Amino acid sequence: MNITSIAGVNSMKKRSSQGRKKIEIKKIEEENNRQVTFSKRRNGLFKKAAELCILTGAHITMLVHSPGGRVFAFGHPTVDDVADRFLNITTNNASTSDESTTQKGQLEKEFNQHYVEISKELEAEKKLRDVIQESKIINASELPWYSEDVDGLEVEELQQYISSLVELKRKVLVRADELMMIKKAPALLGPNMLSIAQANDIANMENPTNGTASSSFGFAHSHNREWMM
Amino acid sequence: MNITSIAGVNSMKKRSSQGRKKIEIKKIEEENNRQVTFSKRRNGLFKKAAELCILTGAHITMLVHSPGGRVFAFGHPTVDDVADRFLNITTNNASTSDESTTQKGQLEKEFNQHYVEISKELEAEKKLRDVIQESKIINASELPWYSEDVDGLEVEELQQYISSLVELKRKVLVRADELMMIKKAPALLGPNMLSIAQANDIANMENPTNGTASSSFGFAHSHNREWMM
DNA sequence: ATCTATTCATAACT
DNA sequence: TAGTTATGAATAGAT
Repeated sequence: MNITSIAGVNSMKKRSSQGRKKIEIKKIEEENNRQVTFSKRRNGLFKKAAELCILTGAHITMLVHSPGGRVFAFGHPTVDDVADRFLNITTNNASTSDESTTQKGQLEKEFNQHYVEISKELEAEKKLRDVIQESKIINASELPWYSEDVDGLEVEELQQYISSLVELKRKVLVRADELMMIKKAPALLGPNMLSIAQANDIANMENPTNGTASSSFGFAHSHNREWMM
Repeated sequence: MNITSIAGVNSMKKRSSQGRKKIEIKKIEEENNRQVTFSKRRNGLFKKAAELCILTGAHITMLVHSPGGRVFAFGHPTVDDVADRFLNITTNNASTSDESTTQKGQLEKEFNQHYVEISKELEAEKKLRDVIQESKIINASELPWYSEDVDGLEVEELQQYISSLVELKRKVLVRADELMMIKKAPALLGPNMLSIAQANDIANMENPTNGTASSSFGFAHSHNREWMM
């Protein structure tokens, strides 16, 4: 069938893994493995959802909260559409029969739960955004490449200089963002908290006396690999 | 496992053309086939979702609206594993009760509207976040003295870079101060206003929380709250 | 992130 | 609607 079988005894690269193995469906205790599985299966799940929508014209809304606190959402075609459908269904089903009353209660209960889920989701998103905004700054020390001598600049030049500085800052922030994405820091805990404190330091920088910037902290690199979910 | 495999060459029912065939992921036009596919794949999707929850401890909420207008829900742990309730509930609720369509109906309506609102808000939040995180759109700045390529910097380097930026900022402010002294009052009006405003922007960098970080000139803060800039 | 051997899901039929 | 089976896909483990 494949080269290996033909080659029999071959000197090619080793026949690495034994391929997929059956696993029991129970919580994966091993941290890293759990993270990897989450990522892989989440992708698979979303793909399946998308296919179902395309193949049958179904509409799906899905929220996935990772154990790491991050949130992933899938929606087709849009949140609004699903919400509208939901609205019609729930408002058009008023009933009085005993069993249907029970069912209706059940419906409402579940709808409420869904609502709660979405609400939490919203909250999480807002917090996430806030943290992201506040974790733009990182920290202090000194470098040579800007040893540009500001002292001699005149007003106009200074303006130019400041404009440039503003631009540079943007670049730095963008890069910080990229790094944050890569490291996948959790929204509410971890290194970001330090960033906030530093932001304050920098904000106070305008006071020349505090100018002696002290690189007061070290980035917690060692923890980065934990934040993949 | 089954008779067929044991039989090997058998004269039983034809072993005919079977097995799964590859299909294109596009809407299935054939009505019946589409319905069958919907059912099968929905089950598969829910199963996958359940496994993901169990394996990784994730939480999932999912709503599936069939093309036929029925609703299926999956939830773990909140709405809980058994997901077909919506189908039965919604399809068995044909009613005509009056009172239930008045006050209670009104309540539901409002609740649903709220639901729609937060759903939209959620979507907006997500988009906002995306914009923030992916604001790499800023390529600008080409001035030579800082054309340093930030894009490739790693965390520690970035920290160094930012520290330098902070120091630079301080220098700029000091120089601006000097210029102010020299130029005197006129600086408060006219072209200088620009640089002062810019200086404030830099001084405030990422501190959106208050207005205490005024420039050393003591000028009122620019209303700038754009975190990115 | 990539790569395989396997297990799992499922399209076509009954 | 449910069951069967040959294939197409997804993915666990290792790199």
